[in-house]
Amino acid sequence: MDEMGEVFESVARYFLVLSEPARLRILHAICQEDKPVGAIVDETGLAQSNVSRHLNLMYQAGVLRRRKEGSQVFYGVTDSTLTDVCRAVCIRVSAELDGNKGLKRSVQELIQEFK
Amino acid sequence: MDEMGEVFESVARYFLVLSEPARLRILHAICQEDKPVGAIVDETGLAQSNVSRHLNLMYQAGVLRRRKEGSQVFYGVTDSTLTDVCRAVCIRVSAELDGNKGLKRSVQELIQEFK
DNA sequence: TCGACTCATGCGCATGTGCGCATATGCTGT
DNA sequence: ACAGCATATGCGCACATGCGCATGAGTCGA
Repeated sequence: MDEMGEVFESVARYFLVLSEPARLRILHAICQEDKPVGAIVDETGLAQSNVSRHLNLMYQAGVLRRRKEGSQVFYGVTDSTLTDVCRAVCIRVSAELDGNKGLKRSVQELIQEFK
Repeated sequence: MDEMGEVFESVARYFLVLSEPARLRILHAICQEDKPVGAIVDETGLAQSNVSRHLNLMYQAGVLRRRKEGSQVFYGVTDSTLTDVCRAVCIRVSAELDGNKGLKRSVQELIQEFK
């Protein structure tokens, strides 16, 4: 019966990947097309060391693919469930935050991008 | 442009709610019908103080409703997005964990229950 | 009013994790 | 071989969070 405990832990670990703003930024940057680390650093404004660590964490979690090309490493999203739930939660959050229309529109863009 | 930073933080906070096994246990216990704290404690096997804290956290996050009835307090899930993403991730995780058939079946049950 | 039950909360501890910083590793062209 | 760029990693710190334990606060019945 309490093999289900392990299931809960696996699911929790999955959500843990998505529970950091920095990782969401990164995912948003690469959910459309694979990109090398440097490009992700530029787009997100995060420090290179952190981007590298977050990417590795997500790769280990099995939601990213990694492809070496010369001296650079491209990362991309493999897990469609991931973008699905991101989109769903973005919609949910946008419903909560509509008092600010400008912000709401940016969320709408975000929703379209997460696919 | 970087009002989007706040959006990422909101989404991250949402996922943070789902990133703890204890909270997933609790959600699983009440996703079908509202229950008082005591019943949740019994079902989950968690300490009463922790259950109370987790419930309050989720209530503050806006995904649970609370209803006082005499000396007990009933909690229930209001957010359909929440159960949706839980189901989605359960399915995703079950695909990862199929080598153990017994465990996989328990996940299947879990998927049906999360709605 | 008093005791029993239900739930919430304050406190201290242990642990996990993100970050900045420096440095290591690896590839490329000269 | 060496310099230079791209990425990864070790280290230490600051901070957040879950838990156990004890206690507080609210409700109900005797």
